[in-house]
Amino acid sequence: MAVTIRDVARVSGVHVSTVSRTLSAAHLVSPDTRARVLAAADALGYRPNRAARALSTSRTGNLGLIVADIANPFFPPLVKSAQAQARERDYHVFVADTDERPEVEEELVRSMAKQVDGVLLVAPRLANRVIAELSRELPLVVVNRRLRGVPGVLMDVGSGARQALDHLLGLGHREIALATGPHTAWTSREIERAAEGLAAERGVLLQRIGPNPPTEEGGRSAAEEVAASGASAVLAHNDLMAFGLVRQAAGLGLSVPGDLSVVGVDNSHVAQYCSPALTTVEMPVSAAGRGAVDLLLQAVGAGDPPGTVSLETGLVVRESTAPPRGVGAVD
Amino acid sequence: MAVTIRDVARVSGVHVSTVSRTLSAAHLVSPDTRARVLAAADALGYRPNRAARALSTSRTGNLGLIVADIANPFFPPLVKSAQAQARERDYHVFVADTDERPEVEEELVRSMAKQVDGVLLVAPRLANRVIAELSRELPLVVVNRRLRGVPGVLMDVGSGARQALDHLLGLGHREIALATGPHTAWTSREIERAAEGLAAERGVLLQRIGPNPPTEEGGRSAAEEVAASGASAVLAHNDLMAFGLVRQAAGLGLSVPGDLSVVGVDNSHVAQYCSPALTTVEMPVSAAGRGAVDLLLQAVGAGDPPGTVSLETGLVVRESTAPPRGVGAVD
DNA sequence: CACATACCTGCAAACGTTTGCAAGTATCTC
DNA sequence: GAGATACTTGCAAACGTTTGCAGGTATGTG
Repeated sequence: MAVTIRDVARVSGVHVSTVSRTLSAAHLVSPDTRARVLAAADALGYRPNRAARALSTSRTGNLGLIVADIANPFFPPLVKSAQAQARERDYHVFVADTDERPEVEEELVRSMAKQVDGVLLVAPRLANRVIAELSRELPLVVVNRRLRGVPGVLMDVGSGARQALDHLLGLGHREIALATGPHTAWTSREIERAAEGLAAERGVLLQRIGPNPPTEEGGRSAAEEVAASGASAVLAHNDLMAFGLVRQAAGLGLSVPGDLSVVGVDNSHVAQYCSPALTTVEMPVSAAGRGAVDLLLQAVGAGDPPGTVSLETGLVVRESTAPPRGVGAVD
Repeated sequence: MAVTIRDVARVSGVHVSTVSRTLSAAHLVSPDTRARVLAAADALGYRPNRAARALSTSRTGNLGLIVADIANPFFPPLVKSAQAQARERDYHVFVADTDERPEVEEELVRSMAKQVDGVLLVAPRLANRVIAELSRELPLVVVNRRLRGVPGVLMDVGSGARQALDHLLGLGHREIALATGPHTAWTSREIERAAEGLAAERGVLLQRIGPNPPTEEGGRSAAEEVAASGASAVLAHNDLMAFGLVRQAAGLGLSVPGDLSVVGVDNSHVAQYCSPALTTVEMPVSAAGRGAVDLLLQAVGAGDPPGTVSLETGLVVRESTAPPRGVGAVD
């Protein structure tokens, strides 16, 4: 029923192999046959069957993109840019959501393996060992995860976290809490590492809260502990948790930023609209999506694993941070 | 290199066709050979090649999901639920973003056609004629578009819009603007139709503003016109535009809801966090995603086009609406 | 015991491409 | 004008599955 290469061959009076070459190695066919073939293909509305092509070339023209939670506002811009970049290179993208479950993540990679040329793991929750194992079976690129032997794009959230902490210290805060996300997330560990490093330098002790799920709900849970800790400021694992924190803090009678300063991470679209507008670490999400696709295609093409790309982050100061009660700004 | 059905056959000492049957028509093979085959498959870590399977069955096990703008917060929950539902049925999902460009939309469907069993068009911007044409080539399901002959899931935004307008009228507003989105979007026309219908009933004239792109930027543009129109309330095409409106209104010296009441549509995640929290029409987005996948798979399987499913919407009143200046609430 | 029936398995073609190989023709060089 | 060279094309195998057909063995029936 569908029009195949055979139909085009029949109509243009050449062998199928000539049609094939016209379409994928044009320089191997004479100008006039090429013209005839293209005319026929056009007239018939021929589109190559990518599955069939995949079978003989073992190149599918597809990529997999696996994220923990599409509904988390951190991901959509990344999905968007990755998908756009892929399409520009004539690739299609499978998108899958793991619901934050590592075992689903692994199963997804495995089930996609035969159907894609490579997979992008964004903020994977999988154990290093498993990722390394998978990357032996097909080209893999990780985003926000550092793993030797596996190319990756990192958003240097550590430097952003340090800026955030520096900002809070500058405002005069001394009792600062760190609301951590899943310990399987590289960003979470990275934020802890960077923040605690800087805190140590400055002779301040950070209260570590959590881990909690990287969701609004997780932020609410964290709020109780933060309140109990008596901290005057908190650095949340991401914007979603920060929103939950702000919300629940209000429920506990704490105003933000009056009683509690809150800093998020992601600078998701939402951060600028919420009330109070959220001070947050900006992540170069779109660039990461594009870069990851480029890296992946490079790995697919060349076979030699390119290295790790690191992207800058920065702090966006808005309204959710202020000096603690009874203290004027210090810097 | 990859393990194929042939390897499994060799190891288990049967013909490939027996392996194939074991995996896709288990009742046709004796229990003990089945056991042997499964053991071998398991030992080798065999995974069927879906592309090859597609070639002989002409069933790919893939679906396409095409949206106008993944970064628009309306879409992610839909993508998430659709993808989850598909995965439960052992389908993989291609996700593509059209950047609001109809011609990209068409091209995407065509380029996916051979690789999927059906496509979900979410809030398509394409002309009816083109959609109808495409649906003759492969199973199609539309979300938020009414089109005879093409199964679809509709979120009855009209009733939500009427509730919203009723709410505004109840507050005492008489000068109400309608900030419309792309006229190619069904929801946009539906909102206009419903709101203008109700307005006529109540003897009020709506100021139609736009169309503007359904983005924050579009909302900003609309704000100028709304301010010039002297309206005391505005119903925006979606939440994103509503945010832009609120923002730009502030820039023009209008406070929300004091000088201007704003209602959005979508009840996206953001609406509850922004300031002021947005009064908005709630869309059953997750249910729509699941329902659309079910409909599509039904169409793929049975071949008989199922009908149209309509889902309820409702109004969520928050803080962005209030009586107009100098008027107490009427109801 | 002969025959029909049910069950299980192998054979081989088909799905729509790509691609190495060989054969044919035209062009070039001396 | 002969041989070498460069182009262009067709042939057929291969990619990994599925599936209609036929053959074979066991089981059941009278």
